[in-house]
Amino acid sequence: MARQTRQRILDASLAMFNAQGEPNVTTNHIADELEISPGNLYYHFRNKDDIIEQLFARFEERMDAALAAPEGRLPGLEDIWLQLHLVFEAIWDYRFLYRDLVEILSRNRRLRLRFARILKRADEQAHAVMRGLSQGGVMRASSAELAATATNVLVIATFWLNYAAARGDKDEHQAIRAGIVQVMMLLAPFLRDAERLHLNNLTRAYID
Amino acid sequence: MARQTRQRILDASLAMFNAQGEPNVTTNHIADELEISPGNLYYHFRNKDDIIEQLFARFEERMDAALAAPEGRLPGLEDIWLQLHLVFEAIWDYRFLYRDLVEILSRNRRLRLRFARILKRADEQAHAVMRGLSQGGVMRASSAELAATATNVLVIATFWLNYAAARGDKDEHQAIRAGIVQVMMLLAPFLRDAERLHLNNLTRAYID
DNA sequence: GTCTATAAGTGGATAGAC
DNA sequence: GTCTATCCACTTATAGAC
Repeated sequence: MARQTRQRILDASLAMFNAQGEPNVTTNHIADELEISPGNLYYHFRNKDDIIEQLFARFEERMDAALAAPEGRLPGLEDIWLQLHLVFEAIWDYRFLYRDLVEILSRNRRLRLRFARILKRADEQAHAVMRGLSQGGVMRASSAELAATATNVLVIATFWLNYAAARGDKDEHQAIRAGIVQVMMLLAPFLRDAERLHLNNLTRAYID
Repeated sequence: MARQTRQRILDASLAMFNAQGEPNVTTNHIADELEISPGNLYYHFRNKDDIIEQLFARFEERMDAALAAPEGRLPGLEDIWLQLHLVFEAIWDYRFLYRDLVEILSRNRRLRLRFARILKRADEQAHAVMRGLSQGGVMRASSAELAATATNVLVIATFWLNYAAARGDKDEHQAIRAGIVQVMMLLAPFLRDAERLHLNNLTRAYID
């Protein structure tokens, strides 16, 4: 049963952090929600930060999987679409991390380093995908443009949900699709005419 | 002297919020820093949120000024450069708002509406500038691309400092220049060859 | 493993004297 | 306008019984 309670705490914490924001959820709230005592919670975790670290480890796994280069062949536009889905859904499932990213990272040196590592991997993957598109003759960009675009892809992916919230978007699930479109549109102007037009039409259909 | 103390509280709050993050600065900390009593602070402000609202009003003025269309003539690339400076410096001076944007907005309906208004103005201004470039023949983009790019400009500008912090950048001042470059590079692929090349070279010089 | 009880501290906020 | 004193609510975290 030890394992069970531990997992239940992690699951409830994740749900409550995502719903109410990590700063607004105390260890007591979590214990209340699960109808266990605060003492019990502290038997399983040293403190709130310990819970966050365990959730981060789960998230890290998800991201590492999503960022893995999918195949041996050159990636096409459809592969990117799929990979962006995996990334945005991982972010969505652990969106509390992103909502208060700077605050959470400022409190914990280990998480800071691990998050920087994820960003580094994402940057490399973005570069690899765009190099693939270039080699496939689908995309054309200077090396400075490619590097800048990779960075912009990361920023949009990282903060899109926050932007949607700040803008006051109602339908949060719709925000994921809109975010993917935004990232794709970063690539649009570098594409060959046929693909560029195709993307312009596709995105319109995707949002409605 | 009333006015003096009130202003001193606002100034100290801004400095401390920016340095330590708004959630980590209490009304007691502010009073301590100014060597006044907590009671005195509460004579001048109803509560912490009241202080934040007053600071937001200052920020709003700065942004409104920065987002004003500068002249009667069509804007060129240099105008954009200047305007981005004004915007990024306003954000820098009130960066505590952006560090915990979602959390701060979630607590205060009025700020939520006012921030959404700023975003709307920024979006309109981004559109106007890019329309100017298009009319001047410097830029070429479909209407879907233009809209997507305007949105991406806003996201990068809004969250660039957070991204720099998450990435672990040391020199925060340098981050402003890098942010401006990132936004400019969003426009690069839409530019006429001459300007596009010019920008590629310019940005390299700007970062070093 | 889980609970009860509680210590120790923090933050927001107010009353009333000066 | 400003200070002292203080209250209340809440949070983290631990000790010790079961």
